[in-house]
Amino acid sequence: MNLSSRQLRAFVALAQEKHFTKAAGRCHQTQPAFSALIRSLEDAAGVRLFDRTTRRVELTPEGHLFNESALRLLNDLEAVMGDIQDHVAKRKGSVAVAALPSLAAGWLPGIYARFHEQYPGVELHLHDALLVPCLDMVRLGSADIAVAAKGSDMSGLHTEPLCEDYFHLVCRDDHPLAQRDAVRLSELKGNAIIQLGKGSSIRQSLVRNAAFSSLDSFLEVDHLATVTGLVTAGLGISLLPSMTLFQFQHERIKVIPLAPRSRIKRSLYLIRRSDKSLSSAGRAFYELLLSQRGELARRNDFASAPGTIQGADTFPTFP
Amino acid sequence: MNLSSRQLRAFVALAQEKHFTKAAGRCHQTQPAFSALIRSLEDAAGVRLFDRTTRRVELTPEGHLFNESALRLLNDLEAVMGDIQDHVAKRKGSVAVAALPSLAAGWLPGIYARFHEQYPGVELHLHDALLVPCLDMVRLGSADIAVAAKGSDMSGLHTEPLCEDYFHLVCRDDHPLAQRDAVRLSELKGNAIIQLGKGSSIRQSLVRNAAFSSLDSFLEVDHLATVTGLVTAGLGISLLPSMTLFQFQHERIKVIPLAPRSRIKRSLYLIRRSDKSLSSAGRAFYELLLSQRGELARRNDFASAPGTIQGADTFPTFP
DNA sequence: CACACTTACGATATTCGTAAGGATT
DNA sequence: AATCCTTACGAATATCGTAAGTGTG
Repeated sequence: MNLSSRQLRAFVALAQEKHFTKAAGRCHQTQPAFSALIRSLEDAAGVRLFDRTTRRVELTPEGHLFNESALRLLNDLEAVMGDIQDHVAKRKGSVAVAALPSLAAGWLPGIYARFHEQYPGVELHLHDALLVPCLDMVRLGSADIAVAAKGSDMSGLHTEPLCEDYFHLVCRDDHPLAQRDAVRLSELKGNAIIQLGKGSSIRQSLVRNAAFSSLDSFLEVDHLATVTGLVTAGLGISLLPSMTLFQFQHERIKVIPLAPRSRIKRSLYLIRRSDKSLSSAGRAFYELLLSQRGELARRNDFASAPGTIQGADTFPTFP
Repeated sequence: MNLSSRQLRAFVALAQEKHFTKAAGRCHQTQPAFSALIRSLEDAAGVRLFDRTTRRVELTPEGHLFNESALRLLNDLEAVMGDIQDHVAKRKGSVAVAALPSLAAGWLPGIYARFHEQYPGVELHLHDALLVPCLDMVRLGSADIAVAAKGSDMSGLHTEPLCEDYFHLVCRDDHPLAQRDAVRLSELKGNAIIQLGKGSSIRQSLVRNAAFSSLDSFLEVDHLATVTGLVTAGLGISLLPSMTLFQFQHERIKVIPLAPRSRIKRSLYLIRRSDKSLSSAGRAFYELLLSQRGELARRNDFASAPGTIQGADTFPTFP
């Protein structure tokens, strides 16, 4: 047994209009086609639903019975379809992103603001987490997208290159190298290096670099804000990728790019599950992130020039 | 936008099986036809509802959303259709009959018992009322069928002859005519006639008869049971149609048919609204009543022979 | 290479709209 | 005579099943 929503709509129209020709018009059909539609519904039900006396159309007892439910069924159906369409049109939905702390604090808020402005109905979730938790969240489904580096195990995940994040020297203005335009890694020998914890993707990018491993590190902290404090206090220097530099806009702190030969970078990716497609809102967010790739590269260049570092405050903020 | 229940069923099947070929089999279709059905649903929704990776079928986020409602929608729809079919099959429903008091007490209970045995799910209502209220109830819709005589205004009502109800003399065993096989109306002259009230169809059938109007009536009562008492007390005689005679099975009361030349009858009809069709259960009841026409005629004959009057107790009674 | 979904395509069913028919007021 | 629903029928559309195509493990 089959039954179409058009039959339901035809029934409801006729039950209200009590007039085949008018109801047919409301359904954008000719009257005979409409008549056949009603008959097909009656055949499916196994009873006449309307008494037609050429001059008057009335519901039969079974028609009344059906009428009590038909409108509800139709509204239910249209509510469900409408809900889907709302999600497709991104008037509803939710996107959860897991991002490395540096990105969550620096770059993403602006993206969020832009996305929220365009799709105010979409709920947004932002989890800042270290690399491994980021990947785990995507794998478990508690995040749709991760913005992070690559981990050791990328199985089941789809990665798409986002940008390269170049490391810079961060030191106090009275440091011997503070006035340089660029420094080589070898020049840092003997300096106390302030490092991030082992879970950090920044730390992991650094240890993969042979030249760096020859340097001394004596301090290990968990958060970038702590690095700011330590450097300002003159306890040491640090090497940090450009995406973090917006946090170091302190008058006594200098940021100096590494010389081309000494360049260290970490590669950042958009990461999602390879076996699960994104929701409409998720896909939109993903593509918004991708569309920012070019701008991100420019942003990194600017970061190299002292005084023109762009931070979160250059983007509109959440209300 | 159109959407069929078959699409819903296909979706639900695929969401559960997660396998096109199996789900197609469950829907009694070939796999390509099933595939097209799913695609048509996705086109209607405007999104992919399933991720098909050749080796695994999974719901997309929008598919999950739809899945939460699809089963409910389908069950709702099938419940409504099932309800209709229950009514068509007379597993559910209700019939309200308005009948003259004599019929409501005498003949109908047996019909009700038979109907209830065959269709135990159908609710039955029986209103005993005088002629005019009977017709009014049908007109107003509070009764589906009336079993009654014709009233003065039959507009909007459809009538179908049911039976002729012949009048008999009812008197006490010591009445001069008590031992006769038949009596003529003229022989009743001078007797005190016990009458029913003006609203009664029995009274109305009598007053239309010229021969009767020449007789004296001095007592008017509302209920047949009262007539029994009055006749037994020797206060008078009465003329009553055969359908009422089951109430006069008293050892001192004699029932005597009128002679052919003096025959008075009232015609009884099945009455329903002419502009409104009956429900399935109502139609079944109506036809059960009609099918009893022949038996009713026989019943009237028996009633004429003293000692073989059939009353309600010859039919099965309600549990 | 075997399994599983998609595409291609001819055949069948449905549905549509126009035109004619029948019934009621 | 006018209105309104039904029937008739050829045309357009949709759906189906078979068979070939594609892609993945």
